[in-house]
Amino acid sequence: MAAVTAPDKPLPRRIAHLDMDAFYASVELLRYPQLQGLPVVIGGGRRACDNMLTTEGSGLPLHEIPLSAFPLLKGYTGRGVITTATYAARAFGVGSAMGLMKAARLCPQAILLPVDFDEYRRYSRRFKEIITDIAPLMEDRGVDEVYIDFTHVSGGQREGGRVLARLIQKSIFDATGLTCSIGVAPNKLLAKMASEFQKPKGISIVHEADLQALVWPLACRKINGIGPKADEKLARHGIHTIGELAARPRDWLVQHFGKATGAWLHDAAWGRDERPVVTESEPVSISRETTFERDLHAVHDRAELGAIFTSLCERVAQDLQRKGYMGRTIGIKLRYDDFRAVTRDQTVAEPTHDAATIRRVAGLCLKRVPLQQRLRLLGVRVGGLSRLQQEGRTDAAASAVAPGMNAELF
DNA sequence: TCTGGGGTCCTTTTCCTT
DNA sequence: TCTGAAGGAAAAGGACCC
Repeated sequence: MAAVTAPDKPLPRRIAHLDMDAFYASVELLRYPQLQGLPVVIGGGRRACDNMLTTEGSGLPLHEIPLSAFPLLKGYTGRGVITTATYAARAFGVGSAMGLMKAARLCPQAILLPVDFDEYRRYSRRFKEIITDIAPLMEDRGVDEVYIDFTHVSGGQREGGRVLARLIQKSIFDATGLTCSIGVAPNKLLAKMASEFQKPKGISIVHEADLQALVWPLACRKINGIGPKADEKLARHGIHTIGELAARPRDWLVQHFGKATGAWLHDAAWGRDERPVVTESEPVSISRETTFERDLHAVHDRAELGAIFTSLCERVAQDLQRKGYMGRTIGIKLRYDDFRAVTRDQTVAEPTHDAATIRRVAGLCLKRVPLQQRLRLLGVRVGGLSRLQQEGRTDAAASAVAPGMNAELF
């Protein structure tokens, strides 16, 4: 047997974070190049889709649809929010998470496109295949982001990872026409920050020695995991930059933020992160939720709510069956008209993916919640998942709720 | 004038058992 | 039977991310 030559020194970890540039908007502009440079807003619910159907029903190839056929934001009524907006639209002050009605006032001439997750997922699969062909250790972080372990990939150490990053960027662009930004660093935490340094089409290389110069001046918010709440709390203690965070003793952070969070904050500020790049993972829960067109009342709108509730249960059951899972913990989520949210869940003895069972247990959860106030959202969730042995029914009939169940609670 | 949907993870509370 | 401590699991809520 040939001797395995152990390297004198283990290779330094080189972890890349890749982030597609304005992913949804870029995909839409590939389909509709005539929208290049115009304010375009992507988002909204069914209403936006209805508008688009008239556009696509014209029979023209997508790139020949005249601008006049696209629905405008002007006069929009309804609850949707913006998922993303092109730079031309952002210039008017509209951006992600803003209500569409507010956006319509700020930029009525913007074109409104519906979100087309199926199309984004297709592009997502394509760019990820290109990456794994080059560097197989890839961690999926959603539709437009991944981590890649460069450490043992050919070219992964050259120029700190820049050579391989350039190859991946070019391969993705050649195959899809999409651009991305990549950060390469000793770990995921720093790689994620680095990928934001130069956007779009950027490559940023960070080494351990760069921590003080490149990372410490940044706002705490730039650490992935510090959101608005944690940021506000840090600010109350006079901590605004990562450097200021690093200056606090570990014990002090533990004392004020708890054992786990305090220790994590300290490690993050010092650029320490040992998390591996995880190539496979199992889902923890599967859920469906919907915000109603108008707020609904449990008594007044009983039939409508019952139908929505049943439909959510059936969709969760279908998702479970399609993906090959069963779950033991069944839960509901609802949001009142004042935006307060409550959840209830219940664990049953046997895992299930049966719509009627989910409907029954979710119904029990619902009985434990006050229903005097109007509701704006209802959701159904199944957790405690286990993989399904390949013998269960997966046909649609197995996931239907018996008629008549709707009226039971609402 | 509000504020989507689908997730994960963490903390705190509650409940049950020993 | 009551009381209390301790530990674990389940439940609830919330922060965060894409």
